[in-house]
Amino acid sequence: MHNNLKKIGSELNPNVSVDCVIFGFDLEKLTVLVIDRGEISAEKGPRLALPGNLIYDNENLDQAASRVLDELTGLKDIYLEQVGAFGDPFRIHKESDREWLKSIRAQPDARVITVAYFSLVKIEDYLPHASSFAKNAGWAPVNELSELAFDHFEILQAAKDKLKQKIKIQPIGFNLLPEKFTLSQLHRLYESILDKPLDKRNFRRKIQKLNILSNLKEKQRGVPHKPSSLYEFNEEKYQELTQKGFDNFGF
Amino acid sequence: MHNNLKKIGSELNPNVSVDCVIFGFDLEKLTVLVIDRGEISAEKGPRLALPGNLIYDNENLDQAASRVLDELTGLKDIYLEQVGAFGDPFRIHKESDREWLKSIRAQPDARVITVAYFSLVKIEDYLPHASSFAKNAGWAPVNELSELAFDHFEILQAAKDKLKQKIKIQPIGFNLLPEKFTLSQLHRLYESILDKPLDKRNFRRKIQKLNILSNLKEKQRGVPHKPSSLYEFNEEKYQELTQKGFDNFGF
DNA sequence: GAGTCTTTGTGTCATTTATACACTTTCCAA
DNA sequence: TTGGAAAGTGTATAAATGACACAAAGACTC
Repeated sequence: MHNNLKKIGSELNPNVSVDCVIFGFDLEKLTVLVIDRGEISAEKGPRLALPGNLIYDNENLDQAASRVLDELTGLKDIYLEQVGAFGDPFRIHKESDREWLKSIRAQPDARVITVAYFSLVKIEDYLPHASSFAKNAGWAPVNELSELAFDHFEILQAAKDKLKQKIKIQPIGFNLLPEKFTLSQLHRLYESILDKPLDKRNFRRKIQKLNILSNLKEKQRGVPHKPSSLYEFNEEKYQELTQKGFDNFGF
Repeated sequence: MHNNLKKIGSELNPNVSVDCVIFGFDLEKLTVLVIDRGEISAEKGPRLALPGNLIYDNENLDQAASRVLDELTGLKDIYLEQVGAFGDPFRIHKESDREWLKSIRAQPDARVITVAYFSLVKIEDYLPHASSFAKNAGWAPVNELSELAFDHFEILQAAKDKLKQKIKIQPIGFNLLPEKFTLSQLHRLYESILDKPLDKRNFRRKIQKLNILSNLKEKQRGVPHKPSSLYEFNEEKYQELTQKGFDNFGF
């Protein structure tokens, strides 16, 4: 049947890349993993960029994004969702960006459409990994960034919007927290993502009603104030919920 | 500054295409504009496909989608929104699809990533246009399709989901209706998109409260039942609303 | 060990929103 | 004149939202 198929090599496709907006949460603020490109030679452009790379011809887009994420962080099976495609013809043609591309791409002038993804990782799980980029990667608070290389700032905005929208529909925030967490941490997480203050009591009421938290019989220790009890995310209840479908998780 | 830029030609980019899910509403059901590819030579695959084409190297993705839409329908300034990118390496390699590609593409075996868009048009505005495809284009009820060429059925699903989600947040449904419409038509439209029955009285109450409808002093004529009054979409109120932001349009 | 600091944890009331439900009106056509 | 068909309308109950303040627990220090 498929005798006419050309073999598909596993070469880099020079025209399509993926870029990853990897979100983390340091228990205070929403952060994103960025690459420091170091001093830029030409007139200085932004030093920071999102991790990303060209795709291989034998992988699909999700796989490419997983691969980039894995190469950078060593993490697998991470929550990952497509944000969309960005394809302005001049998106990679700022002078400062081209300098850098020349050092890492075979065809630095090719037109590249990029497909953006966002992923949610537990910051504690991230250990800088031995990829070419990883030594220069680090977490930056999302709201303190004001520029990024290429069109990456625009991509970041789109990813934030998508996350904001998505978290109103599904409790994916748990991917950003440690296994055991306090309600205050969860509360701060939601405030960071939605970028607005939420009433403490109303938040707690609403989240508890979802019934996806197990109250561990364990408390914080060593904190200079009343210790909080720790909670765990209850996978079973979550599965149950997503089966039935629910979309009223808004605040 | 940009002296190092290679000239960007306006040739077709063989690796990236756009596909359009063009929704219409025939006052009964949600429909989508599909191309009939005619008899397929090899073992018969689906005859129907979404309109789409390779992008040019000097246009961005939104422009490419507008162009495809314009070429097919002659319509400009149409509501258009990106659905996402689809890039499975084998997405265009079914035998029946390759036959057809050979007849329309210079490099029928190239790997092509496609970026999907959905658009909303007033069915009455659509007049088949003189493009190569247009003579074989027609409206098909969305829910009666069970297969499409390539991965187009998957794309259609994603577009429906996006529309469903979007219409809960913004009253974009007006793009699908004639200038003057009845509340029942609007009601049916929402039921079609959300794919579930909505209580008539509750629907009317909710939509009226939005305050974006002007009740024209005009009634339907010639219908064999109590004539409905006609409404018009009130652009000013809508602008006002979108300024303030609202996201509670769900049903 | 008393006092201070910091964060946790909790309840109620008023308002708004959601849901369920049935009958009369108007026009056309036979 | 009657029958058919869709338009148009109100209310009562339940659920969700939003606003708001103070006591309790542990750590630290003096």
